[in-house]
Amino acid sequence: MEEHKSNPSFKPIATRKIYQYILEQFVHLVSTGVLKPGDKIPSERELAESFKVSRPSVREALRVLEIIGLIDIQPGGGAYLKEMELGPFISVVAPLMFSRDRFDLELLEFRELIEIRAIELLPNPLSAEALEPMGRAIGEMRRALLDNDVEAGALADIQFHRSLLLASNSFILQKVLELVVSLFEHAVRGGRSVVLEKQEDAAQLLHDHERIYQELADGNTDHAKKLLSSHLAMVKNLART
Amino acid sequence: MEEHKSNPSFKPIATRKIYQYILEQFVHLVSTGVLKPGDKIPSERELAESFKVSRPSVREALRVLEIIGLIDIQPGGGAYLKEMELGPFISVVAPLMFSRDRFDLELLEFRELIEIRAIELLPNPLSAEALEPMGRAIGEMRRALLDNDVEAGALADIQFHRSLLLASNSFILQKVLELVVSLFEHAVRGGRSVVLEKQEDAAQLLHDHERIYQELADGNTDHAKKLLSSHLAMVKNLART
DNA sequence: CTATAGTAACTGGTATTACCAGTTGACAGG
DNA sequence: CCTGTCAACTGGTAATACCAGTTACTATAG
Repeated sequence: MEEHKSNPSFKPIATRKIYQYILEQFVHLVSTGVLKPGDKIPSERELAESFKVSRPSVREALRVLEIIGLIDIQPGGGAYLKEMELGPFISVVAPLMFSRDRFDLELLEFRELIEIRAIELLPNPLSAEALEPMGRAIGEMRRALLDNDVEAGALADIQFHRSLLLASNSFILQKVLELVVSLFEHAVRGGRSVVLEKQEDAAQLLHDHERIYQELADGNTDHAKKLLSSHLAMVKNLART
Repeated sequence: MEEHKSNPSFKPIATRKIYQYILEQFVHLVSTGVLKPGDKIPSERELAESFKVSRPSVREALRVLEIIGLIDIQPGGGAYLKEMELGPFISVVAPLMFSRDRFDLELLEFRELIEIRAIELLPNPLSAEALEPMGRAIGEMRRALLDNDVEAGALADIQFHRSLLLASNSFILQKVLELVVSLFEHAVRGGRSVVLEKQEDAAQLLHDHERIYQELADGNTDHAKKLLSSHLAMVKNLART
């Protein structure tokens, strides 16, 4: 282990790959607003010619942009920019996360921390546009309960919480919670239901959601916060069994 | 906009790309523990032959693994698995984040939320191994203060908080905070110092760290928590100006 | 024998070319 | 006007080649 003389005069030379340069230019164009969501990206062949590089290099850059969730690639169609979306990234990483012990419980605790903060930041009164998706999620959950469709119920549950956070004004909180919620969603779709299968538990969930919705609609943010807190605590207890 | 008839009987056919299959197999091998950090990954040519696909396809999968921070690729050497590391991902995404208004402030607020929770979860008493890196970060910060080295000071600050979170026992909190701290680090290295340049402010930071460290060493977690809270509030106020 | 330099066999990085499959739009024929 | 066909795109994949860097072995000079 004597190789690292670490002569302070000489720093290792960082070699950058060319896909990183392409990536850099793209990100710069997006962050400066030159490229906006919905814009169509030139074809791979055009890009290769513009950058004076080969098509594989362009493809590697696009691959990364795809995983980051910054572009949407349609085979035969083209590539389009979109609002950054953490879904694709999550779907790759999720299995690595859930292989850990007690990850489900930790995730719930973390979600509690974030979600309560999100509700504190909700504007008061809540706009009708913010309330609408929450109401829709509740309706969906009610239907799922009647049909005894466990997975649909769980997804509706997630949708409710997602619409809650979308109403908050913190960009970071939205992104982080989006990440957490995506993890839950991934777990549910993968069949590892972190959720409740018993009918009465699902009914309780629905009931909680309805009450939270009502309090928010009435402008009682404090009440809603307390309800959400106990709601998540209940879920946590159920999951622990 | 009438194209989406959304006939419930027919679901769109999802076509998966072959790099996703390769990715899936890799992630599965890692999450089941067959592949462990430090293991060497076969060469691209071997993999291509094993998977019966072309080398570009293998490369695209490896590219993604590299961005996720799951492997380390040495040109001319080979690829090695490592503990997942969010750094590469952050360095791509960071510019997109910091292009938003008031992101710095939001980041501080979010960090406050997370970090206080992390200190609540600290084991009590704190082990010497957990305290040691914190002490080292304080020493580094003291040196930077004397040398009037702003960037080194900021990085030492980050190092202190990073070592704090590493002592907590929550895997998620560690990962999320690691992500946040990486964002700060990226900002500092990029010259967009979210930090303080005035000598007396830096001295105050150092003083706060020393007190927090002392309280933690003495086992007074509650005191440390209060100190951290006011410490971060102070930083936030300074950043607001 | 040892240490050096040289060399051959790797590795990943990039480029080139080609073909396939899916999409799109124009255009001709009903 | 609708419809089916076809040509010109698009991205997905493959095969091949060459470059540059790493590594380890080897032969040579001391």
